[in-house]
Amino acid sequence: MEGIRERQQRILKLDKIRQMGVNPYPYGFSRSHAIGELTEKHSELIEKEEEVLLAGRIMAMRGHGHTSFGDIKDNTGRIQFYIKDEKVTESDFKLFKLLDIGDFIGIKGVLFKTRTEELTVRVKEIELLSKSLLPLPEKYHGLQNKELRYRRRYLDLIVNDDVMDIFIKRSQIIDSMREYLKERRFLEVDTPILQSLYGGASARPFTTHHNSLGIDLYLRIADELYLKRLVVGGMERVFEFSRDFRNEGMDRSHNPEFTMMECYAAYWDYNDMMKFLQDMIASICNGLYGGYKITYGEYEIDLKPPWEKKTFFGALEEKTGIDLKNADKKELEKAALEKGLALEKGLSRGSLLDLLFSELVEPELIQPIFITDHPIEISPLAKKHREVDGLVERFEPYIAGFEIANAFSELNDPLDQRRRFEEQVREKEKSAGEFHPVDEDYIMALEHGLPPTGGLGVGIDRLVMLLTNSHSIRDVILFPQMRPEEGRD
RNA sequence: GGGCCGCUAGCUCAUCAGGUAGAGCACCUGCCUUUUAAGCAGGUGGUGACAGGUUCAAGUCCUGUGCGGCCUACCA
Repeated sequence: MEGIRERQQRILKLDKIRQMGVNPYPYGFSRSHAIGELTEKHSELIEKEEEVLLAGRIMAMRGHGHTSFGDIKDNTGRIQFYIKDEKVTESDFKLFKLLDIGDFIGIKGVLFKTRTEELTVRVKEIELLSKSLLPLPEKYHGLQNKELRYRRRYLDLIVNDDVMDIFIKRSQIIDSMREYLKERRFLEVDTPILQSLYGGASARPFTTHHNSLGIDLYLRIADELYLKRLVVGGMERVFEFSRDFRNEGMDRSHNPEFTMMECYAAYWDYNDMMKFLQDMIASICNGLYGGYKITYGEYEIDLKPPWEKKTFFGALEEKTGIDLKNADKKELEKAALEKGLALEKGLSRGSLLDLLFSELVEPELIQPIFITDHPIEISPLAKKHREVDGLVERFEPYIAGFEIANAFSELNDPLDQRRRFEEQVREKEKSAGEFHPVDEDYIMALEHGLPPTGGLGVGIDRLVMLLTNSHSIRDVILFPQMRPEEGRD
C-alpha cells in the first residue's frame, strides 16, 4: 500500500484531533466568499477589514515557528493564509499543527497584503473540515504518470489545473450546444441505451443479458433510429446527448464509450443542417473564447462561417486527377495502387472509395470543410441525391483532420430503406460473416410516414478535443477505459 | 494486430562497464514571527511491476507475464 507510513502518521494525528474533542469530519461550513471572488473585491475588503469565511483544500504549508503560511484552494482559486499563534486560540493553533497538506479546512479571517503584495488571509479561527490520510502528489511537478492520471483522475484534477480547465470547458461546450438547440425549439429526449436490436451505425456492439426477460440486449451504438421514430411520432425537432458504446479498438480518438449529440429536424434537408452545424460550432467557440480562431497542435484554425464545401468525388478528383464517380471496382483498385495504397483483396466498391478518401483526402482537411454527396454504398440511411445518381445527400465536416460530425437528408422512403438495409446485410454477411438482421420495426415506423428530415450526429469528445487543443480522447473523458490494474485471469 | 519505449520511496526523477539503491518534494524531530518550489540541522521510508534464467554477485544482462505510453494498422 502506498504512503503507508505517512498514512499511519496521519491516523495518529486524527486520534489527537479527536482527543481534543474536534470532529475531523464535520457536516458543513458556511462560506462568505469563494476564493476567486476575493481577487476582485479585495481592496474593499481590506479597507473595511471585513471578515471572510473561506473553505478549501490545503495545497502547501510553510511553517516558521510561531507563524505559518499556507495555501488553500477551492474550485475558484487559490489563496495564501497566514496564521500566528498569538492571534488564534491555543486550541486552534494546536489543531493547526495537526493539519496536513491535502486536508480541507475552513478559516475565518481578514485580508491583508504581505510585503511582496500577495493577497493573504490572516487567520482568526480555523476549522478542520475533512482530514486526508494519503499524501498528494509532489507540489512542483504534479502528477505526470499518465496511467495514474487516468486511473486516479481525482488526483489529476487536484494537482493539474489545466486538466480541470479542460473538463470545465467540456461542460461549457455541452451546455452551450444544449442551449443552442433549445433556443431553436429542439426537444431533448431520452431513448433506450439497452436495445434489442442495434443500428444507426456500423460497429460491433457490447452484448448484455436481461434475466427476467431471458433475452440478450445490446448497448446502443447510436440512437439514430429511435430519434427518427420520434420524428415519425410528431416530435418535429429532437435531440439527445447519447452515450454510445462500440466494441472496437481503442486509440487516440476512440474510447469504447463516447458521447454523440444527435439531432433531427423535420422539413430540413442537409443544406439546412450544414448551415445549422457551422453556425452552432462557431457560436460555441465564440462563447468559449470570444472569437473564431483556435489553435490545434501546429495548426491555426478559423471556425468563422461560412466553411468551405467540396463534394466527396470532387475532393478525390483533386487528389487522383480522375473523376471516380462512375468508376467500377477495377478502376478504383487501379487508382489506389497508383497512389501506393495497400489493398486487401475483395474490397467492395464502397470500401475502396472509403479507403481512397481517408488515405488521400482526409489528412489534408485542416481548415473547416464540408465534404458532401457521398457514394450511396457507404450511406445506407441517407436519402438519394436529388440530382446525381449513385450519390446521397450527406455531409461530413472535417476540422484539423478530424471528422467531427455526420449528417444527411434522412432517407424516408420505406421501400428504398428496406432495399438498402438488405444490401447492407448481404455485404456484411459476405465480408464479415456476421448476422445482421433488418430492423423491421424501424421500417414499419417509416411506413407510417417520416416527413422530410435533416439529421446530424456530432462527436462530442472529438469536438472537445478540437476546442481544448487535446490530442487524445483520454484527455477529454474523465474516466477513460483502462484495463484493471490487477491484470486478468 | 505490429513496432519502439517505460515500470526504482507517496510523487518527480537519478543510479556511466553487473558489486547489495540515491536526490528533491512529501513525512518525522529540532530551530525559525512576512514566507511562497521558504530556509537550516538531523531522521524515517524501497521484496527496484511480477515470475523465471545466466552469474560468485542482477534494479542493471536474457526470457516470459502484467500494466501503461508513443507510433502504426484496423474500425463509417
